[in-house]
Amino acid sequence: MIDPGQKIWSNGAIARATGQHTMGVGFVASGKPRVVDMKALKVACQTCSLYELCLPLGLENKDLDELDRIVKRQRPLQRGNYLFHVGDPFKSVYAIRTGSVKTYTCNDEGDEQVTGFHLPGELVGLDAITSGRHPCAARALETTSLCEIPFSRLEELSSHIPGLQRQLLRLMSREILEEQNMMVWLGKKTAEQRLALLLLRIARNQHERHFSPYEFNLSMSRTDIGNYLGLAVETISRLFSRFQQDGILTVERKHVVIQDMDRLRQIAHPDDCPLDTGKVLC
Amino acid sequence: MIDPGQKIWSNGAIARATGQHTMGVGFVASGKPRVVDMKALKVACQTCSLYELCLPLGLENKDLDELDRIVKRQRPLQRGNYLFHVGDPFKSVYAIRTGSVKTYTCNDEGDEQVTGFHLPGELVGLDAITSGRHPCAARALETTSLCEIPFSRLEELSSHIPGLQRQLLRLMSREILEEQNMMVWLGKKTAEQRLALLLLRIARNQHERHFSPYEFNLSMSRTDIGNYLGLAVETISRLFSRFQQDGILTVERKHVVIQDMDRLRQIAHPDDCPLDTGKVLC
DNA sequence: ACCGTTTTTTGATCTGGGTCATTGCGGGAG
DNA sequence: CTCCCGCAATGACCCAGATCAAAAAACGGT
Repeated sequence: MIDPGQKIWSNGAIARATGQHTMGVGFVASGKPRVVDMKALKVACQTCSLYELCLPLGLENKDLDELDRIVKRQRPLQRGNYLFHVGDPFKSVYAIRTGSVKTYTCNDEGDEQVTGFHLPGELVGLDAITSGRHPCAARALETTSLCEIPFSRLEELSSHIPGLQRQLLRLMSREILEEQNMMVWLGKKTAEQRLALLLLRIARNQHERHFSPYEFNLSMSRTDIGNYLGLAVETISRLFSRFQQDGILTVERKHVVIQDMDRLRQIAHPDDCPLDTGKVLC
Repeated sequence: MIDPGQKIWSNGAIARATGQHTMGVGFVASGKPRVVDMKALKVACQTCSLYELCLPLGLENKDLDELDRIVKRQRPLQRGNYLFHVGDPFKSVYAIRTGSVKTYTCNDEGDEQVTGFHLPGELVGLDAITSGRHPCAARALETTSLCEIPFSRLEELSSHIPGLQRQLLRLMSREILEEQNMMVWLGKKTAEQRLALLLLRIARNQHERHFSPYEFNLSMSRTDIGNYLGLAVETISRLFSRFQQDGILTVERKHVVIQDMDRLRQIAHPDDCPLDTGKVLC
């Protein structure tokens, strides 16, 4: 049994937290005053805390400057706002700074098919390069700040900054790999395993960003989770109940505390080989 | 009902054909004498029939030459030969010229998990860029000829040939998209739909290479298919029987004739939106 | 042509998770 | 504070596809 975190949250605290900041952002962050937020908006790649997860990794200062100059940083998106719609012409990729995004397509009947949840440090829109149009829509699951990177300029830039090209390819490769893993999950993992895997992925992202991996808020609804994992909402709901009964999690609406990380890992990878080259798997 | 092809194959013909050439290579190809095969091995990108599917697409002659110079073309691999093993250091990507390849990982118990089938014109190994090691093994499903492209040189080259960089990114993007689709299939498609989709993908590849989309040989075993699609072998077998009964296919061991392409499509996409931007879906 | 091994097919049975229906709950509007 | 309304939880039942078992067909080697 692992220490779940610093404190137990009262219902009141949770209620406040779910309003604006989810996915752990509001929880472990230091208590900077509000005013700094505006400055943080102007943050440059050189000072961004996601440096090691994002495109700039490995770039020298001069190159970083150049990259920084093509990045557009608008005001944060609100929950439900779109980054782009299905069929929109492909102009930019987006790096997520804080918050989270879901991508999805929908069929004629209008029901959604969630194709991915995207967490801070990930790039969104890479699947649109081939056709020049976005094959899926992307919308913010919570208040989300982004860096928009015009793709034509990124392409241009990466042809004379070898490190940038390498990192771009690396991020795309990571996405391919992640999706391969996802395929494997969906193909032959049980409902239990799928949910465990998703929770571990979120925990890992928390960890990479120096937040507690044991405690976070889900920014997505059970419906979205079920949709993404190829399961019925009811199943997700039952699973959360079961995990809680078994002492693996404490779940209170959106707020999740992982009480027993080892057992969660065990559920997710009962016998898998650690093909875990790099830190792509959880 | 669509004309399934030029002729009905006798059992004898099939028996002969399954020996060497599968995936349609031997079927519709013109009757060149054996000797030419050796020359074909020396084929350059400029004359390759896969030009529009592969890296060279969009390059001018001069650039093509440069690319051509870094490509290594060895003798064809035999069925079961490895391109690389799990954990091998990442040196090259491989373009498939003829034949087919499966990629897979395996867990501690030693049972395989097929992560992909790769057909002519596709690149294999792109998932290894991030970690620098191959996260899965790749082996030939039949006699397969490849172009090996040393990745460091490809990276180098693509920084001063913009068209090459673009096409590399495009191919990686295509892979991301294909895998997203695969995820959707596995998440919420029935067994019927999954198999139909796989058959359509093969048919599309046949078509792109100017072979008949109605008739081909499966290079992979039912076990591999089941593994890939997240289904039991028995289910695959039953499905082939059912499709045959219903007059959708004629299946004779590895040899498949699609008798009713429309119905197959209908099974695969009962209500899907044509998010089919580009020709990524079937 | 024969024999052991592997792959495929088919049948019988079982079950994880889907579907349908109901109830509970929290948060926002008034 | 109360009334909705959409999300979440729980129960009852069912079915697609897994699993188990066994026969049949195809293959590789000698």
